[in-house]
Amino acid sequence: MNIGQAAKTTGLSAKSIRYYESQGLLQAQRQDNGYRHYDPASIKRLTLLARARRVGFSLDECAELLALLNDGQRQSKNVKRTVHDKIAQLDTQLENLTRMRNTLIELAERCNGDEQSQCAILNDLTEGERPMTFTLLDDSHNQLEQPNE
Amino acid sequence: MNIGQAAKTTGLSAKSIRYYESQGLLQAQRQDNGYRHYDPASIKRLTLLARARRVGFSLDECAELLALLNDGQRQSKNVKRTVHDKIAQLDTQLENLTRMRNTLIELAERCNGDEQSQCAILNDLTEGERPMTFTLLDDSHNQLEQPNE
DNA sequence: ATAAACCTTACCCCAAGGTTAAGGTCAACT
DNA sequence: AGTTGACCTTAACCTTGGGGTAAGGTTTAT
Repeated sequence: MNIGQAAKTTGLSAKSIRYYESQGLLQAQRQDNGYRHYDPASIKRLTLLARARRVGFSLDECAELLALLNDGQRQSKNVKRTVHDKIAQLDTQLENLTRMRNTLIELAERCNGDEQSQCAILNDLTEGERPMTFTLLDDSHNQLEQPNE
Repeated sequence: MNIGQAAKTTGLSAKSIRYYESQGLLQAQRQDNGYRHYDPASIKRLTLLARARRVGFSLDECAELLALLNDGQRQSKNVKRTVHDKIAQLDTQLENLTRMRNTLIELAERCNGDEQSQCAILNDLTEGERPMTFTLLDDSHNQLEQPNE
């Protein structure tokens, strides 16, 4: 199977697959013409990558999952712990985003939202000592993948 | 006020302040020795940047807020709409993260988590057709700022 | 023969800065 | 003076996870 078909099969882009290889997450066999070849075991690894990425695992964490997948001596408790660690990270992110959201709600509530220039939001964001709940930036950076595309 | 003091006052790093300037969000006056100088109005703008960033606004969105701050003809409803747009974005992120979290919970529940190599998580992540709820990657990329540091 | 559809590597681009590096300035100390 | 330390300057590379494009080789079908 060539890279295009592997991409179609897994839902990854060809570019992503090459990137994963460059980062050492996979080795790809080559055909005589230099094209990459993917056998069923490779497709399995790519599928793991695709699905793990979708639920929030970083490439480093995906490498860990791949190592467990390839390890005949693995213990499923180690896999489960990895998943629980990721859930804890998501919980932290969710808390931070919720705090940010609450702060914005509070700001908006105090603003008249009319034709006047006087604005409680801008006042709160520029004035005095801690006019708003202390909040944290989220660690988000990937583009949101919209379901309908 | 030099950049170091401005950083301390606003909670930004000096590097961030220079970066914001390089991105056209501020202009800084220069002293005879080439050092940047920040007057109270500049500190106000930096404060807006610091606080808006903390609640999730991108630099582009911060530029919008700064433009409103500097606009004597502004209408507070426009500020309020900007905040509501950001709240809606946070809601989308929260939904995606929650979906991801739910998927991970489901995966973990089906795994024995023992000393055996057999693992429902790895099976679900590598096998067959859509073995798990369809989820989305979050758009997160910034490092989480831990409250205690 | 040639066009379409693959594949290859290599390069630059994004956010939002962090992290050195290499050097200029300033205030205080000896 | 000289020197130390704390501050400032710009420049340039690093991060994540690829997207986009260039310039070219291969394969398949017409």
